[in-house]
Amino acid sequence: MNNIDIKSTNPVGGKSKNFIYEIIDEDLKTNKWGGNVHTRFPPEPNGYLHIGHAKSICLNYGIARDYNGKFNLRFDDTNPEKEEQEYVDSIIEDVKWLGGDFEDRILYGSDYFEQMYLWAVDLIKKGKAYVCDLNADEIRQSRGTLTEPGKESPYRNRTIEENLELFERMHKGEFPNGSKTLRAKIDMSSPNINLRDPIMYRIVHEEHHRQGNDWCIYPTYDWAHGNEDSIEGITHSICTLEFENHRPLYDWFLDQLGVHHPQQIEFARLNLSYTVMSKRRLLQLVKEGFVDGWDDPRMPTISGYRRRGYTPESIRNFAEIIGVAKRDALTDIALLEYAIRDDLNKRANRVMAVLKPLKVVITNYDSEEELEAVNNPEDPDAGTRKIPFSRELFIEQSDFMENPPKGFYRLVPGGEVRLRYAYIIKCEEVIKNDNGDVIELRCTYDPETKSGAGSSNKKVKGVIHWVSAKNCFDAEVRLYDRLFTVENPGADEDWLGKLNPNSLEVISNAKLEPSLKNSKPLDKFQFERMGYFCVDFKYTTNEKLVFNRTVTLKDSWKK
RNA sequence: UGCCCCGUGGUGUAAUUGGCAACACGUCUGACUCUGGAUCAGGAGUUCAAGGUUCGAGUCCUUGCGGGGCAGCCA
Repeated sequence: MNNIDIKSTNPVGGKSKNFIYEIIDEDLKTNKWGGNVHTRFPPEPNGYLHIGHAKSICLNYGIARDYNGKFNLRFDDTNPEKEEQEYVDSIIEDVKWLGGDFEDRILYGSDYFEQMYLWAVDLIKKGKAYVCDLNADEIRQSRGTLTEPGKESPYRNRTIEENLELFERMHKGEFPNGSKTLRAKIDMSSPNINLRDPIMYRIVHEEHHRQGNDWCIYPTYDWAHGNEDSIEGITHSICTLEFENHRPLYDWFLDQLGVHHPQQIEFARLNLSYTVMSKRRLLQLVKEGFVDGWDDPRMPTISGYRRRGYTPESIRNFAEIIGVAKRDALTDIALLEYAIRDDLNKRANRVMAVLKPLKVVITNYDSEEELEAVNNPEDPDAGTRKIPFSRELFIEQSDFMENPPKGFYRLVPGGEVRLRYAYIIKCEEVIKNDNGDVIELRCTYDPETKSGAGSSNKKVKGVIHWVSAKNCFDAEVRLYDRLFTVENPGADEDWLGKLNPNSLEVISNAKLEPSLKNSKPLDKFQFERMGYFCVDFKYTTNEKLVFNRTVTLKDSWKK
């Protein structure tokens, strides 16, 4: 795939590396893995990927890229009750879109079920695993607590032959769900609870999205995950902090088996302010209809950001900016917004669109003309375009104030502003309806102030955007605000109560300049002075364009 | 109150491994500007605490305090 960013983002040889790069540098120096670097991204297909996964993908793929290693996409599909093909498909699409290059290696943990079964038999033969008849409740009770050791299962000392036979019968489907498990025989009094004879296999008579009905016993994550990494020859198994306590268990399994033993390294998962980041909660938002699907532009999912107008570059850059460490953090959403503004500023063409229109009549203008506008001041190659100007215009309601506070330098009664790329106009008369609402402005223009003409020295502080009433067209524009009203909703037991009721505002009759007419889904623009917008691919039709506001422009005007 | 991990500006990370605490975002000020954008210049703001080792500690040691994780046949 592309490697355009290698130079700019490659920290190898640079001065600032995260602690994982330090470890890999050291491994390379000691030739621990024969010079190889092989990472992977191992999602469970039980939901859509979110921005936290993006951090992990960028980390893992970035390492493979920077060290000329390999990067696998592997589905950790060991639980048929929660996994679906839809999720597999979305994950592949999202990883590709982000730029994680797994080449042809789309792998599945479930493809290793046979090997894992053989290894389990191996452990039984070594006297390191046994079939246990305790039910879930009994196992929980005999596990002990954080401060008390557990009790050994009465089935712990079955003979190897008996265990082999029982495990084989589990495999054949002779026992009902939950009636038996295969457990590792480690230490019921270990201070690390993960080592208290953890379960390796459970009986689940359920169709697997990939393996069909071939299996009715499924490996637990603890048993499967390290094995999958080992089978694929992964050198550095990078995962999040909560698996730190499990590392001794993975080490134990791999050492008992005597197979390739990757090094696990844990880092802190991403938390973003004003949103939630657990698949369980995101699933609930989707299932209970609080949002419009996994790709709702308010969702912190990769598909949500894509639909909202984020670029893969901006998300990759965000991952660089936030770095990688081991301490829990709550990242300010402003860092993400900076990343997308920074990217779109350079690449999005400028256009004019009036979201909440206020009619303006230029009483001393009676003609029509086309004015030249710059498409992108940051990019000379973007060229220019013509925009129609006429007697009747729309401007933004918020660009006129009858009783302005000090510091307001847009249009006021008797005041002047420049119409972007056009003329300076003066507000002569304010027309109101019976309710006292301003419904129209009567203005005059100064023909000497035509943009680019240079025939007037008149200076005004304010410049506002506008569209020609007879040439513009209507479109729907969706404005998004943060999904939650509190900084860290995930920490709140009543997190659903913290949903922002105003996170979506739909404007059905925004007025857009005619050049926008032929926009295609996912096209990105800056609506001058309003923000960056992207054509929605879900609700846009041949008859109606729908725009999503990706992010506002920075606004330094206070109050 | 068992085990494990982590404490650096408001936020996220750095600190050549013991040598003047820096970068980005945010924030504030100014310049420029036909986007109150961008750009440019500048400012404010940081090592959880106490001991110890050392000429010298964000870094090493001890203790304390604070935060997080673990008692699914989830991952």
